Amino acid sequence: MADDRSGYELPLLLASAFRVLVDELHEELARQGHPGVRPIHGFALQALGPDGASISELGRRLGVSKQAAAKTAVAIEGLGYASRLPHPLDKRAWVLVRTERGKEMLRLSAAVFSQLRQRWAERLGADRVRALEDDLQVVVTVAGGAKLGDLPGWLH
Amino acid sequence: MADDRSGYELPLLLASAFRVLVDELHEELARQGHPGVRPIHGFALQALGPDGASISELGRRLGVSKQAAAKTAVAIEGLGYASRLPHPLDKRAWVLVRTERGKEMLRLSAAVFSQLRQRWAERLGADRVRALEDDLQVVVTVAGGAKLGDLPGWLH
DNA sequence: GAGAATTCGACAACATGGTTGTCGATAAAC
DNA sequence: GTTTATCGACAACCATGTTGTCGAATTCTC
Repeated sequence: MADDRSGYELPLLLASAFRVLVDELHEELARQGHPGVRPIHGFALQALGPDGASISELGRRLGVSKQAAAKTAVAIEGLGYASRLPHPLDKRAWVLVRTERGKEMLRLSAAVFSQLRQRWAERLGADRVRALEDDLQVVVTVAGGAKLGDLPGWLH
Repeated sequence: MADDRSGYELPLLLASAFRVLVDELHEELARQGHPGVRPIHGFALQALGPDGASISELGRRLGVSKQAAAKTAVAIEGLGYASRLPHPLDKRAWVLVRTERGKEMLRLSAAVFSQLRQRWAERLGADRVRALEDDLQVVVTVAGGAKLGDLPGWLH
């Protein structure tokens, strides 16, 4: 078990572990009153930040075109997680801001992720989880930082 | 740095690390004579196994419809990584098998992944990489095994 | 200030990669 | 042997991204 593994396993393990976390998050969200959320929604909601952002700005933050961002905006508005306000200075633009329900969903997501991390710590040991995070942080940083560019694409 | 992290970081680190590995693999593949390969192609080629498989069987192994599998089959045939032979017993079906070039690409991929893993080991320590793999293996197994179901979907 | 260049977000057209449904041909089950 | 299931192709559709264009509004430059 601790012996040398094929190089193939590492990427599969990383992808599977990611899937596990995201799937468990969304199962729990669905259970707690947020059944329609897709990963991209939470991602976009986080990108809005506490102060909101214009559609174009959201697109830039997510690394997609403003047209794609506009569609995501419609989706999270429809679910009640964000709402569109007239921009106070720029009459062309909107400001997309988190609603109370949106903030609630982010809080819940954070809580669930913490819980899941806690479960990992109980099974693996808190030090091992920290080591895992630190090690991944190192290799990701060395490779030029988090490549979240088209993560949205993966997340549907 | 070793202090407690938010639960949010773990999934982002996993996804980023996966992206890093896959991107570096494909950069190297492109450099070594395989410029057109997409992650899904290697994945499908592996799914074929040494003995090949029918289109429908490939779809089942990849967790997609046979129509989607047929498209992938056309793609990897076009790139010269697989070829379609009449099924020896079933006149309805084809057997899709790896070509020499396909096998060569898989060998190269395995070599590159091993190299990348080696680089991680040099930076983090071989024991840490093994620990990382073992730990991920545990959490993935506990959660019901590798969820590669729609990994193909992510991989374009 | 006035005019030019840019940026906002909507709309249309298209690309890609998946889906389901149908179909003729062939196998397999009864 | 007749019925049922499976093979792979084709068509239609859906979802999610893209680029290009447009009118309106802002910002830059002189």
